[in-house]
Amino acid sequence: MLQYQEQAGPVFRALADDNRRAILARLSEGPATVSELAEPLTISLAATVQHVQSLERVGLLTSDKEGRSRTCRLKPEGLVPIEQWISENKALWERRLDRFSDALERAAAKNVEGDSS
Amino acid sequence: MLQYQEQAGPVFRALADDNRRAILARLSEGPATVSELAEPLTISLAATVQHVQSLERVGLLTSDKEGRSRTCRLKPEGLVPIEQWISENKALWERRLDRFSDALERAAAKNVEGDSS
DNA sequence: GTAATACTGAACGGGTGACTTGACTATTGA
DNA sequence: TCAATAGTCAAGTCACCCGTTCAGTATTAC
Repeated sequence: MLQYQEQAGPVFRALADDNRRAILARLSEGPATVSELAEPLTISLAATVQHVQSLERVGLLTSDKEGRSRTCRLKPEGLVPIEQWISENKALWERRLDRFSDALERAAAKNVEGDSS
Repeated sequence: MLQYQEQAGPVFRALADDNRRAILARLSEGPATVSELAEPLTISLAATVQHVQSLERVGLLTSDKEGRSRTCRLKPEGLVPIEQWISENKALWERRLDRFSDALERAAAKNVEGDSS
């Protein structure tokens, strides 16, 4: 149930690129062909194909050829690895902050060997 | 409220690296010095410093010098940009899937302009 | 003071990722 | 059939990222 997290790295990397996030944003309005995805971007069609392929590799979209064009669709499950990573970590991080600021906590640890003020 | 999303790219990029995620994981157990962060990693101390700096640039941790060592702490707010991006997109993506499969939807769109075969 | 520790900065090298161009295939429309 | 469309593949370029080493600074220990 947690092992999806192992794939978080590649998904984070895929989402780090502006054009790829733009492609996903466009697809959130509905399926689109590669040409339609490329149209608003400032890059070539070939470059767009490469982005589509990399998004497909990490599971963020699927595509299939219909005639001479390829239709792409979002794959929401692709977000699972990073959702898990975030929820897992956020919980841990905030638990730490809840029992006082880390700064105080650390200072306290130092003063243990000393004594109280 | 949503403008944090503009910083999602750099945060995604920061989280794409294994060593940087390892550093954050270590920090989720409590503050640590740069040396302590470097210890379990297979890279040099200098490389670790660079990772710490890049994590600090995107707001995922803070650090301050105490004597000759630098203590690092998590900064949970750093996750906000990508949390927003994810929640925003996940909602859109699934809304699409809810009202029928995208494939059917697309087929329907085609038949509107064309008419029946 | 001297030496060890803990970083910091700069310079450099290898590898990868993003993009281009150009040649090619498959499909579709006239 | 011919031409345009839509995508794919293969190089190749360029920049950036990750890591290194080495020299330098500041702090701490002896």
